[in-house]
Amino acid sequence: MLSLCKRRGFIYPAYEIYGGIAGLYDYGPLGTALKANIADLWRRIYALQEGFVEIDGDNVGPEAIFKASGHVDNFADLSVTCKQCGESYRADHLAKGLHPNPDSLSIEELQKVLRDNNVKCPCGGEFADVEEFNLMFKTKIGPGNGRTGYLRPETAQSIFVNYTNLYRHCREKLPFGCIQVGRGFRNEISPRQGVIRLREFNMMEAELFVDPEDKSWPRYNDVKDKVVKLVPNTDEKEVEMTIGQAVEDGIIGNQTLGYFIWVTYDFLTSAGIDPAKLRFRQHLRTEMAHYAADCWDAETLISFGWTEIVGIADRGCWDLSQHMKFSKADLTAFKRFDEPKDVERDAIKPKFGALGPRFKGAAGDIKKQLEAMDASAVHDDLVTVTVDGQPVDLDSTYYEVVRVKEKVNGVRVIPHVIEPSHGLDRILYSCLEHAYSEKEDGYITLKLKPAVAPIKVGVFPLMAKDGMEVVAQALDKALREEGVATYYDDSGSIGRRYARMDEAGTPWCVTIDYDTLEKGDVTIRDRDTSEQLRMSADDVVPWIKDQLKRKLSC
RNA sequence: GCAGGUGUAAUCUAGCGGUCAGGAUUUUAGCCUUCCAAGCUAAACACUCGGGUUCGAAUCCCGACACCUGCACCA
Repeated sequence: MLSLCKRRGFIYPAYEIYGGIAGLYDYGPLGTALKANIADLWRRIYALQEGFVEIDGDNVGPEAIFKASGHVDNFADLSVTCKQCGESYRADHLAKGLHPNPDSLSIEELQKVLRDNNVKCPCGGEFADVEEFNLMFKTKIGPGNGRTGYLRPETAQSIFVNYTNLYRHCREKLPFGCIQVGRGFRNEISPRQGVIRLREFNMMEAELFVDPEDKSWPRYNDVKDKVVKLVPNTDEKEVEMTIGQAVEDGIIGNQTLGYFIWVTYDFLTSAGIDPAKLRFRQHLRTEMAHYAADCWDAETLISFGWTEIVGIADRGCWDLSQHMKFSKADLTAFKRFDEPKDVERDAIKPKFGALGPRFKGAAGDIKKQLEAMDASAVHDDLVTVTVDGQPVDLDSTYYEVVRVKEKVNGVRVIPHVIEPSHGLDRILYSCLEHAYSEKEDGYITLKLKPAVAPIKVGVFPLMAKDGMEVVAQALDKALREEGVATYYDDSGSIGRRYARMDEAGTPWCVTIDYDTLEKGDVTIRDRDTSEQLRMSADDVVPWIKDQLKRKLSC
């Protein structure tokens, strides 16, 4: 498989002439086209069918956003490995009790603490040196001691930090969605398995911002009878059931998750993933990220076993809350009531006659604080406000409780995020494996779906003489003018040319023969059946275009 | 990162201390050829890298890098 990838120009190991680097691969000419076609198919579904907007964020970002997202802390552990049994331990955990505050120590200090106390592995073996396991690539932004920056480990954060802009762009209504195709970077400790675990990888992520109290989805009814293979975390057994049934039984958390499980199924199978080798596995409670309410992975069966290629997570309000906390920006949505409500409440009204003389300039701020409260904040006649960072208790000389009638038009909520996140490299590789077909005599055909195939049509004159090559070149040009990727070939025997196109995954080959010169018709050969269709040369362009058309499923 | 294995052209491989590193596939040019890797003629392309041992290293030794298999790691 990997030899075909290299031979035919799908995937090359990166920097090969310098010895190569593990976890980095380059896409060759066909691989690049295949990747672009898969991404394009994905956009057709998410942008055209679902109507989501798309952005393109930066790869490098300041430390603050990865502090907020949790990646700085979760991705950077100091650890040691036992030389004897190979077990790894968090170095700061081993230093507990030997130092008052082990997680504040640098690598060298921690090393010294462990050495001085002769800390050994439970198996009795010696530990190797303390190492930093930081899965993010660190860099400096700007010259000199510029700000610390990181290459993003996932693309999602670019969408979250743009939430306010996107919320306005999408006319301040929930639900809305934003997609992004881009790169993520993780300095994996030991990448293996070819393009399955990469240090630099391509992701296609969608972030859907939904009402926390209403996770229904407008077109849910269109998909609720669709059947998918699920592996729920309750008994970890494969079951086939409809989306509707799974949502009703509470196996899938909500309608939106269910809807996008189907959208994912539809996308993956359209891209060429074999439905028989595709399932959706629910994360175990222990496996789930701390913020996730529910999470389903699309897994395909490839030579490395069942492999996660898409994760569909209900991330709750975690991301936006974190960024609100760290950035102080307001990342909420305004939920307008159908009818404005008249609400009566006991409000706290400041008495400026007393506040002003005592607090001077701070009185304005206190007013704001008091207005944000209501009578329930009063305990024993006292209400607590913050002045210059210090809590101050105010008695009723400074305020009065009054009954007010207010018209409330809605409430502000932090939207919940549902995230279908796709590993583009893994999807591409799965498509290649599922398309790969080898006959007993070693004849290889890549049965890529026409939609994603790098080359759509091979154009051949039966022989490069008697004017056949002229007609073929004209047809080739006509196809390219319509945006169809072609490959013109007049070398060697016709069989060799077919074989070449079969290995490249080209779905159709058009051949110009002597009959074409007389009657104007050509043959179109189908890659998978090698059957030939005869049609007028003029019909080729519309026929191919019709074959490539994709209907929206919802 | 640890342990073991492997590294010869674009691909698959022969050679395992001693002529110019051999073959097959592929690719290119030409001839031939009326639809599925046909044939003929020519050509292009390799010992992963760096040290060492030796009169002489693709071959033996050491190190680096990459790949494979386990272990560990994998928001």
